[in-house]
Amino acid sequence: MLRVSRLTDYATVVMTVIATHPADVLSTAQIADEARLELPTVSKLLKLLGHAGLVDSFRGVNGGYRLARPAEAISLADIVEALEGPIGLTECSIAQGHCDRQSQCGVSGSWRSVSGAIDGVLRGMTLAQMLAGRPTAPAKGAADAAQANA
Amino acid sequence: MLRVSRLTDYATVVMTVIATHPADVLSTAQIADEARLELPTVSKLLKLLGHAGLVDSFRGVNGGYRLARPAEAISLADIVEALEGPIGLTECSIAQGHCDRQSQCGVSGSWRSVSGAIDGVLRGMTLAQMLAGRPTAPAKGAADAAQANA
DNA sequence: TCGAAACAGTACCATTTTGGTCCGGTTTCC
DNA sequence: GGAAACCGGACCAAAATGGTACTGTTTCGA
Repeated sequence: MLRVSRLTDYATVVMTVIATHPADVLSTAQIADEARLELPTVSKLLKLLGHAGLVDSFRGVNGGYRLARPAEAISLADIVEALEGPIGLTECSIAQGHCDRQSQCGVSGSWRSVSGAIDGVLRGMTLAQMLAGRPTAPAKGAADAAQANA
Repeated sequence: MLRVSRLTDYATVVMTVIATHPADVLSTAQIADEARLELPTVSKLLKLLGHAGLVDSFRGVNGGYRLARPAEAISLADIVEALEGPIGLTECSIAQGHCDRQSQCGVSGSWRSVSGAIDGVLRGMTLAQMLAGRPTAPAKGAADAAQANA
């Protein structure tokens, strides 16, 4: 249904939980508790988010996770990409070449353009906005990005 | 990868093929041939597209399929919905209620807003534009729709 | 110095979804 | 009546997804 995976959904929850405590280093257990998710699942998510450079990790006793950047500088696109890889609706929106129909395929261009627009929408929504609950015109930046990408 | 299923991708190809012959009733075999897809697959796609009211079907000898509406009146959103159901990035963007975390979940509103924006993007791209290959600012309508939906 | 807390990495498994195929039935034209 | 075509299911194999477990490594503190 054109949906993001459940893990990605969870990841946004986890990120908002971390963002709620900007000054603290939270343990996986704390985060799992606040997010109301299973601990192993949260652990897996944090690992991915860490690799993507979205959170900083600290090992050892009193270790845990913290936002790597301010919430204003983390977009929904960042989170989605961390979990699902590059954003693109179709195979050929991401990597060209391995579709032998490409030459006579009239739709690939359209898909690419649409993918770009959606990327803009995602990039226009920041973690700070998600935290605020009532986001302020998330589609505005999206519109511009889409325009530029078309 | 936030991607649409391969079947949906194929469906757009099939639709453009049909749209290329506005006056004719094309058999599944003809469509499969032009789209360079397997016949059973195309048959399945046409079935779904028919149910969604996007194509009209004619039975019997010389039967086949034809666009139910002019290409200008069919959007990418129509095709995606026909194949994948309602557009919404997360479970709770579509059906509320069966997520017990909804009450204290701060992200559901954001997801809904983003889903609306993406729906706008998809709705702004018509089959006619896809046919033209080089779509004219597909994001424009999207922007407006997104704005309205936010 | 040792042990506990906490992250890191990897491997694994069950379930669901996806993509694809097939078959019997029905309609329409010749 | 027979052939061409669509209709409606059922069905199956393969892949992705979600979730779990286990073993290491790092760091703090007693």
